[in-house]
Amino acid sequence: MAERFYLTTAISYPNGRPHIGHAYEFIATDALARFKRLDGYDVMFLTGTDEHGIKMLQTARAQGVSPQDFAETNSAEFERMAKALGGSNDDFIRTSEARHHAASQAIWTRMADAGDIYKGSYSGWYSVRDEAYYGEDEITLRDDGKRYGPQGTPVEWVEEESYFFKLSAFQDRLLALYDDNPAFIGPAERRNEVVSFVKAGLRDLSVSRTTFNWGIPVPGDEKHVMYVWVDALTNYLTATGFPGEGERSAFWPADLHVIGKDIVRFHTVYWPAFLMSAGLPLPKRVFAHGFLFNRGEKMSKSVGNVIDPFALIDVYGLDRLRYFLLREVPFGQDGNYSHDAIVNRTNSELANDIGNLAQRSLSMIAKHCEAQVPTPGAFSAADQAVLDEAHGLLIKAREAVDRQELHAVLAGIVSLVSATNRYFAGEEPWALRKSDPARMATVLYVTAEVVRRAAILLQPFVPESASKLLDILGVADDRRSFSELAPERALKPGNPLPPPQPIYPRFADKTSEDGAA
RNA sequence: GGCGGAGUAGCUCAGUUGGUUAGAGCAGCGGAAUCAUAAUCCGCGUGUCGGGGGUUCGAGUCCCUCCUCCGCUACCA
Repeated sequence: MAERFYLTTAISYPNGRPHIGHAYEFIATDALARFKRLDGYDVMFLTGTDEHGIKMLQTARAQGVSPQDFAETNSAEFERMAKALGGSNDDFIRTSEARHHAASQAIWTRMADAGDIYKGSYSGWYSVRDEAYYGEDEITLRDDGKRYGPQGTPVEWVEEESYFFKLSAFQDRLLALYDDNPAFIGPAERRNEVVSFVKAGLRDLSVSRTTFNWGIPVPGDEKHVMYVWVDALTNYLTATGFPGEGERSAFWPADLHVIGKDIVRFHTVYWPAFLMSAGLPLPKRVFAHGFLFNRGEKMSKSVGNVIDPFALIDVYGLDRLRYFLLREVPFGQDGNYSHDAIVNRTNSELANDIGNLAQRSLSMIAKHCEAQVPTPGAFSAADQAVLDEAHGLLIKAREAVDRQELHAVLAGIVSLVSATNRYFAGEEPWALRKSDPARMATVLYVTAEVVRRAAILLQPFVPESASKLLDILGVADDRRSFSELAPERALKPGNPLPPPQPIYPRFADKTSEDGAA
């Protein structure tokens, strides 16, 4: 029975349209999920939307619709984005769903039964926009007679009864967790920040509100709704069927939560504390990615805003976009994107390196080897070297994926393809065609076999085009998992091959010739 | 303010425990080749390795100091 692997994105707050940040996190997590599936794991990949809270309520009101309808409409956009991005998620959770209410109330009850929730009161200057309370000294009174918080957002005096979670009681257990499980937080820089935050001491956490009702009622005290993090974080549990027992129960604890670096604290401090209190197993790892910045360059002539993920797919195509995001930015660090960077990266590596290597070898095979996989002779040292490099890639890729270093996997593939282009040019099969046809067949065989292995490894990142690449290599649908990377599963001489066709065309930039203002 | 990280070729970055003429990719220049998607291959860098000081036979790599940038966090008026 296959080992299980459960991974999640953070759930998105749908009070606006999805943007490139949402797309980035989703694409990366999707690539990880696909990699694990191809590597033989029984994978569950979850994404969704976090629909409660006062901001949703206020935005809905401003638009004159009910929060339910507003959430429905906007969540649908996120789900549409997931599909447009080629998402392989096994579920799409919405926190307004009944199953999630049940799960949230169940974990709340467990935390309350454990004695970690108590009633108190909360008062102070509250900024709706920041979703935060500020101290008296952080507030400034401006000429307009209104008070503003340190972020320059308006604040109002709020005083309410609230339930608190005894976060302060978990300091030692959390520090022990980080200590015993160095891989719990990645990348390492984030881990250090969390540890120093927890070491500085923890305050109890306000976990309910009475000032609005767009949320999940607190069990036994329904004038309260759960506030933000108990509700939001619990989604990961909900999707496994919690609190019931079902087919998916065994997926908990999650193997990996992929999140943005802005919500590290909630996932690595609050969340494990909640779970400890509720007596539930903890996720294995939380990985925080960085942010993407637009260098302010014009993305296209029609400008519009190509930062809309749907528009980016329109302009560049899905796989080009996926490839760029996963290859250009070391996952975990901040990065930049621009039209030039996307075109440059994908033309250079997808079109010139990978696409062209496939085309130059397969078109020779089509013309000179009767459109079937050529029969190789004994391998020379040069043949063996590229084959070995291809073979060694899977192990390196696995190690990189376990650290979420997706860019490193792609760098390895590109490096292999580069070496193979050098090999191809050095062997000169076009010259061998007359001088030594048998040797030509060997060189073409080796090259096609390297392309096959590269294509199999490319699948998680560029699923659609990698699949086409495997099509023109005559690789059957059921021969595309990572177990097929073993040397004994190599291309079979004599196998018929379809006519080759370019898989990765260069991106033709129309911007300049249109000469827009 | 405290803690942490970073400042290396035009751009993005690698540089193990200090040791031969500091590297890669991209961009640029020159050449070869012509199987291929004007793609490929080969060659080409006098870079104050942020500034200054120090340790050492020898420092991008260690110590001190200063400057700049970033992250986390605290606080002040």
